[in-house]
Amino acid sequence: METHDFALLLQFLKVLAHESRLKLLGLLADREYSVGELAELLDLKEPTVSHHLAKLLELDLVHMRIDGTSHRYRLNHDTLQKINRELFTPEQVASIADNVVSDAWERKVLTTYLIDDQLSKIPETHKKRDVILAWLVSKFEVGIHYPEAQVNSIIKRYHPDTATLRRELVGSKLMQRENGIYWRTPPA
Amino acid sequence: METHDFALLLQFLKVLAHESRLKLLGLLADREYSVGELAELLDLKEPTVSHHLAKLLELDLVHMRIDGTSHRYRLNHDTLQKINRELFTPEQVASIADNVVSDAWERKVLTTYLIDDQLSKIPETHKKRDVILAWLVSKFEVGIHYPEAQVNSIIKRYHPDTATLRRELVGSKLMQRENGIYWRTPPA
DNA sequence: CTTTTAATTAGATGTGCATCTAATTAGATT
DNA sequence: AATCTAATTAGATGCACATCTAATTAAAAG
Repeated sequence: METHDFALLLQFLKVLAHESRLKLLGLLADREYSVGELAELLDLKEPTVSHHLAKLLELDLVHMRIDGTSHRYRLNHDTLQKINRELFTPEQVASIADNVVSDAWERKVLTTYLIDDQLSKIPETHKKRDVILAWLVSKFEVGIHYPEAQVNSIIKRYHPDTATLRRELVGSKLMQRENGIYWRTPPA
Repeated sequence: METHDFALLLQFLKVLAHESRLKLLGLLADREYSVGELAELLDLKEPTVSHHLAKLLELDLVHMRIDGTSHRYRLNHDTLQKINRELFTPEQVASIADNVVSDAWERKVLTTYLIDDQLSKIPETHKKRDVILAWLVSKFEVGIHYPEAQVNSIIKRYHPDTATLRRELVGSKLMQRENGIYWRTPPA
């Protein structure tokens, strides 16, 4: 698990913060079980257990092995140990705060410069301009090729200076251009 | 946090497995905040933040200090550290499995001896009998005083041998008796 | 190749809980 | 006392998701 990855941390917590899944974790820590055996032990139907196991599998918390018509699951101890080591370390916790504060700051920039979904003025500072550009690029779809005229027309909905904003979108690498055709850089 | 306390572990996970509360935790780790400040940073209304803070407070994850009309919250680092140390230790995880397995065993005993909500026969072994008695005592309310005749009449709904079962309920300390009046021992 | 066993996927249902607005409490200020 | 500020509590709404039944897939065994 990466530090600074709030979403992943949250996903781990959500997956584990459930009675049935926590019980599954406990059982599978000890030994291998089939879906049917687990359903029996947890007093649940097989589809329900399958559903939970899929979530655990997604995070690599368990491992599955096919044996005939039976699927046998066991805990991935390494992953659990890793979580346990990296969960709620001071760095993790501090990085959460950083994210929240910077999100709030970006929100404030947006409400300052956007009046009624109109860009009132292009910010001077690089940092604020980046926030506005990130907002602007969201008006374009990923995977679509836009001719320059259409780029201008979309930008014009929000601000008259299409030339500057179009150039900035490319300069900030949020969009790319080739032969007068523009497309959005896919988000990492 | 006690080992073997599945419910408490689950409660911690549930409280932390939520975007807003995890963000609160991150912020409060750094310094003190008022409810209004937090609402601003999280882009939530104050009642919502209050609601989340109450849950964190309940688990002693945060501390609150009144300052005029303002309530100032901060993280309780000790509690978080304790969680981090005790969460998902091999012992914790193993104890979950034990609980699940013994729950399943008790369920099996119940379905074996109960046919159509009728006790088919009183188990011989102590362990099984305890399971049945725990089930039977649940037919009585905590805090109510039952005369012997009523105890018998309730037991008779499930099995004819009221004398034995009534004696066993008292012997197992699940119920208490004084002057021919019976009452249920409150659950720990 | 048909049937049986075991699991997963699809789709429907219901419940828990996050969030909001409105009303209330409590302390501070005039 | 009356007003103002900050927070909590009450009550309503809506969404996320756990669970179920039914249908489907896949492998094993007859």
